[in-house]
Amino acid sequence: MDAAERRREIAAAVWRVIRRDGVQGASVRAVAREAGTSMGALRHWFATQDELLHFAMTLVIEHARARVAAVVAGATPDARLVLRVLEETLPLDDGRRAEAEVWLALTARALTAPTLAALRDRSAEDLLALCRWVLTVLADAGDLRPGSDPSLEAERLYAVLDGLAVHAVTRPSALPVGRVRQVLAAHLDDLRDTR
Amino acid sequence: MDAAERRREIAAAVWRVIRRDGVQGASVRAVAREAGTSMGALRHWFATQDELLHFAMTLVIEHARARVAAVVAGATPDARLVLRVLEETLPLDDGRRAEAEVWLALTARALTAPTLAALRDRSAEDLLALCRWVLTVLADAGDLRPGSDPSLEAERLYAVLDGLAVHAVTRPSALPVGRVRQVLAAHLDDLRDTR
DNA sequence: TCTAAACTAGCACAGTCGTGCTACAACGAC
DNA sequence: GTCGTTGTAGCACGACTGTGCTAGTTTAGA
Repeated sequence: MDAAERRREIAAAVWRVIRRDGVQGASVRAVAREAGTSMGALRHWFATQDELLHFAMTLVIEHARARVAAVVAGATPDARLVLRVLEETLPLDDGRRAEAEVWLALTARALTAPTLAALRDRSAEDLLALCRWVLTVLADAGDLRPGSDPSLEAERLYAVLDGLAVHAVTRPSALPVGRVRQVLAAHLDDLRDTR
Repeated sequence: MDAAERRREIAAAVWRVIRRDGVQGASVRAVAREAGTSMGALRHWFATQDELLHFAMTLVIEHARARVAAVVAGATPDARLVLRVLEETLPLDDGRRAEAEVWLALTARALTAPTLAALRDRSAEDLLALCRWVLTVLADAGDLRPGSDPSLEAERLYAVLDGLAVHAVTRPSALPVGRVRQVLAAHLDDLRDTR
């Protein structure tokens, strides 16, 4: 049996439970039931509940990272690519919405769960680095508006991303997918001097 | 005894427990212990745990609303005021950080708690309205950059606010208070045509 | 002083919780 | 065949959960 695959299956069950009942509903028993297995079997793959949540969070991060890498791979870095890359981090379809919901739930949990916090910090660092990379791409293309502070702009772009993610996840009807893309595109236009 | 005041005291205990142990730690017993009272007494003021969390969230919203109102009251609406108003919604000191932590925890909880969700939606609507108001203030002062879509810009500003709030709360050392203010100020400068 | 209301205290019930633990089945290596 | 590893199953423990409930205490009004 493929151990990694088995763990991913169980993590998927964790996602489903979290989306349905929140983190507080993701008890060992509930996850085992959702995964169609027994408590004993589940604990063979994850010794503690913390491990379970930690891996579920890891998977969110991995998915996003893989999507970003797939878009970047072999493409020429320009303003159009940059938009597509950033869109991969936003909840623009069901799959990404699922991830974003789990991300929000576990991010909140991380406020009082040290091991989750460490994971969240690393992923935040990655996302901020992505934003910095975006700025350098625009700068290299001569597209960046003169006089702007790249470090500050990276922070602002990161805030826009996570702000949009939170709003799209919490109030999807008030902020439909198309609107999210508009806002992101507008922000990127703003970073360039295309006005 | 002042009933409203007593309820506020208990809600303050809820905040402390949530900050220390997360929402999942905010059991009726834990809150009663933190408030220095008994379960029975606590349940005299809040019949169910849901009511407890609901009121704790209400208080977060009320505090922010009151701060904003206090800044706006009697002042002339201009770009400088607008910055001060928006800063009231961000976790720039210990009090506001406490509120923002509770807000994040309960916002995540609201994903699977309908009564909290209703509350969160109303407060989100309020904040978005505040952002729209900011845009009209800038427009009225002739300060708004020509060609920008006020509705879209309100959405973007709202994203910046909540994105900054999330980052400031989750990673205070990576995003110190001064930096948060810089990013917000930069965004406001961007909305104007001061470049 | 007596009474009703407001308030406090905490037990009782019927659960669920995480995890330690043992028992058992499947299966490849020798 | 037999052994050891890998995976599954689920019981047992002690602790904690939200809320229904009764009983006691304090306070205010007449």
